[in-house]
Amino acid sequence: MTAAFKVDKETAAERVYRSVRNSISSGRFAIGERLIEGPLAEMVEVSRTPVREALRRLASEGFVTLSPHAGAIVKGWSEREVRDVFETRALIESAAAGLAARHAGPEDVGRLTELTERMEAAARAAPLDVMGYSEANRAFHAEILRLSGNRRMEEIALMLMDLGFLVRSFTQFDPEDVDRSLSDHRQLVTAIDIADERWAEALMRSHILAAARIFRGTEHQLTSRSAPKQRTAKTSDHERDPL
Amino acid sequence: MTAAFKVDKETAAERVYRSVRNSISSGRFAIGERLIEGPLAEMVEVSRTPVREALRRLASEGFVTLSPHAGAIVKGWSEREVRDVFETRALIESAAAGLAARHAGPEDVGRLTELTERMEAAARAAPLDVMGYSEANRAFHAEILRLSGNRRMEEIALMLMDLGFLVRSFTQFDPEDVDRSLSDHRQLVTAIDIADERWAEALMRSHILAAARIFRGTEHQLTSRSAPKQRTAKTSDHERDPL
DNA sequence: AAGCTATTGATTGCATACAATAGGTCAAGT
DNA sequence: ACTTGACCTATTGTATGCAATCAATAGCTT
Repeated sequence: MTAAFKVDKETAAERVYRSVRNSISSGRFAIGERLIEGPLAEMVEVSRTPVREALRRLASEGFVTLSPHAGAIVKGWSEREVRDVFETRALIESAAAGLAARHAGPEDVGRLTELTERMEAAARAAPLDVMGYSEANRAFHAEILRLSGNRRMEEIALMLMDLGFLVRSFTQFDPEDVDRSLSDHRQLVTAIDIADERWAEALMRSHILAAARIFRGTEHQLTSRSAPKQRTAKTSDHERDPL
Repeated sequence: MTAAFKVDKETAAERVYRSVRNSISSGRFAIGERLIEGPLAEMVEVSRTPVREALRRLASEGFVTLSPHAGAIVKGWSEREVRDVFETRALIESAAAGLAARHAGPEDVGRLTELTERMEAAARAAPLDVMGYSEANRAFHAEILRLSGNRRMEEIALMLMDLGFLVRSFTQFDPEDVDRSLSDHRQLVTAIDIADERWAEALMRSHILAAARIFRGTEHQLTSRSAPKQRTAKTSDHERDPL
């Protein structure tokens, strides 16, 4: 009824997934907002079934929380959760950078260089081309993860990068933040090129923790009002400290 | 019709999920086997809908692979994938052990000690009490992850531990493997007790990599016959080397 | 005989109808 | 006024039927 021609090829659930995911990332769905299957379904003009499927997937990837008979609400991020994500990224991606330095060949270094150039181009734009910068940045990190040769690490780190609140962090970048970020990436390429594993590791760790610091500075009204998942935690809710 | 009394409380999809998951872990569903919604549904006596939901979830957790119109097959593990998992565990759990050493209090050390005792008890059984040992071992690692204070790391590492092929590794333990494993755990408790972060880290890393070595020795007819996911990988499929 | 095409069967994807549950509202009693 | 309890509605969970898709196979053409 809706689509006269069927060049679709992609399943309806997939479309709904991407649609809702975008609406969440772009903030069109607010943080504590409840996502009700019925309205969503007619909004995208499919039945509730694929919508349910999409919501389950979004829940498994951490975009919504989903409780048995209550439905889905857009997940917020406490300061602590954000910190956990950045520290986990720092751990995995620094290891990956070290492995990449061990494995990378000239053509790999070429690809990385090209990506840094794309980032520099996006940075030269009058107001920072946030999307362009963000995408090139993601591609750069993804390439290093790929070069690590450990697909499991790659998959996990990509998931952490795609959580959505990261994109917004770039909107908060000062010019000097951009400079530092670009410098980090250039140095990383060098470290990988000369196969200095320890340097690559340390650079990646400090690069990510610096980003965490910037992000942390910005007030993120990300904190959801829904009670954060209860935890047995008899142990002290100890104060956190960096890796 | 099936259940006269409804003390259920848990959704049907959940039951199906657990049921299928167990059948996979216990090997009752063979490695390349196709899981067809219809038969599964009448096997568990529910409709296809919750079965679909369970299969999607199992796919997201890596127990089955799921292609658009083809359905689900229980996933096999190549030698490489197993290696990737163990190395990722080594990375995350060693970091967690270091953090645990920093954070743990006396009561935490008490809990860990208790768990090592449970493992020793299971090890004393005439033929190793595999389930008991395995569960205590999991609880021990889970406790250390919890003590790390990073819930994201905790969640990821738990997921990697629960992939199912790990349980079988214990069935291959020699007496001396058990001894070494027990010794590792005892030393870890000590390292955490005296807050020696570097020692705890190193112990955990070697502990997990040793387990990987044992597992690797056993022929795992885990390799699925279905073609492993294609990968663009222009880069050399470089030989792997440990972290 | 080899290769291509059409058809059929099995299975997944989607839609819709129905059942069960949770949360809120209103009324009655204390 | 405040609590309590039964209903009532909105929403999720499940069942079932139909459409779309893929794979295998048989038949036709060359």
